[in-house]
Amino acid sequence: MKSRAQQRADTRERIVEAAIGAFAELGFNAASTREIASRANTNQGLITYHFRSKDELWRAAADRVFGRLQTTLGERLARLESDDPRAFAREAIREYVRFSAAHPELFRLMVDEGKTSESRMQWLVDTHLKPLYTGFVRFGAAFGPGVEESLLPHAYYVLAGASSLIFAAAPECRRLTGLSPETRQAVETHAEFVARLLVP
Amino acid sequence: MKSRAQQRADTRERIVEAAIGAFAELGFNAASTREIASRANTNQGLITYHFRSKDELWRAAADRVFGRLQTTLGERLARLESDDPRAFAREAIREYVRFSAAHPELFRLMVDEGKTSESRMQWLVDTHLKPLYTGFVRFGAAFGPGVEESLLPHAYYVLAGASSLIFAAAPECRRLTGLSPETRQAVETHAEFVARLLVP
DNA sequence: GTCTATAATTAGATAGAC
DNA sequence: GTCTATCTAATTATAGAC
Repeated sequence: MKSRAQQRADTRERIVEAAIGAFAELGFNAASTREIASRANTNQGLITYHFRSKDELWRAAADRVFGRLQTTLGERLARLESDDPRAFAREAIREYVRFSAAHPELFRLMVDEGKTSESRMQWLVDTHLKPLYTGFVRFGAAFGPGVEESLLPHAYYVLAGASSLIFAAAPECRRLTGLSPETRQAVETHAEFVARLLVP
Repeated sequence: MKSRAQQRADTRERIVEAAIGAFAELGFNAASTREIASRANTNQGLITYHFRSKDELWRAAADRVFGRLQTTLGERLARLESDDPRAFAREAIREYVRFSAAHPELFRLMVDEGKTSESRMQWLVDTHLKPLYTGFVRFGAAFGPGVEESLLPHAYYVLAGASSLIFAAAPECRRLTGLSPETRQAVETHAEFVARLLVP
């Protein structure tokens, strides 16, 4: 016997998960609330009941995705121990690539919104990307005089693009090159490739 | 006095250019044919007259964008002369970055469609990406034993992502880092950064 | 060739029964 | 809390006047 509170949480959970998948696959506009409801095994009315609007549902989905990044990656990096700062940096990059492979939604969300100047992009930057970028900058500073400060934006987007594009465009990659990038081996190869590139 | 043929070509030209901009900014679904017609200073009816459907207009826009890549980049690379293959490769990469900066539509088109398994993605791969990738592979082979064959897909997506993301997400980059990536100086900095990274 | 009017779908949001 | 029915607005594609 489920309590109302539990039922509420369950349904919200299912809807948010379905929304993450639909938004990532189809983009914000093409992902209809009816499609999301169908994936969540409910009906469209419940979406506006639990979330006031499609925009609010989108923000809940983004919160979830970036929350995962923070906990998963933060945890893994905290567990890392290395005396050699270069070895540490390489493994940190590998972990980021692994996360990108497991969660291509994050990159898709970013490019889907990053091209516009609309409110969703602004919200995404202010609430989730700014903290992420600050962490990246601190991370870069830990290497001492390794990277010049003015190069940090370039380094950030190079890292993000190089790490994630192959997974975000997985169907295209499969058809174009024959390689399935989400394979365990392909992920590790890509992680090693990017890590060695950025920290030779 | 314009002939009908000229008028026809003119209108088609305006519509295709408007479509490129709208598809790149808004994505395929969010870019309505009315919005495109408005940007082209015509009406929606003319779009279905000149192009049978929105899909066909999209293909015409993609043809135009990839045509530009082929002519512009092909021309610039043909003009390059260098005895040192590494110096040649570096400058080739710089030219690709410059093109990505001037034409962020190309990358946006690719990620917009590359995530799905739909017909537009398949058409894009088969008609435009395959030739591009083949050129990249030949290019890589010119370096002799530099890059292993199994790494080529990884190298391709690393190059594409590292070169283009910062320009494709320009509004986000501005808000996040304060840097306007389409500045002449920022473009050159990025080109040098990526070129040195991939060919140290 | 151009443009307006309109048909047929589909979207997000709301109302009310249960 | 859930689900169905419905409202309003926007979409693509079509028809027909000029």
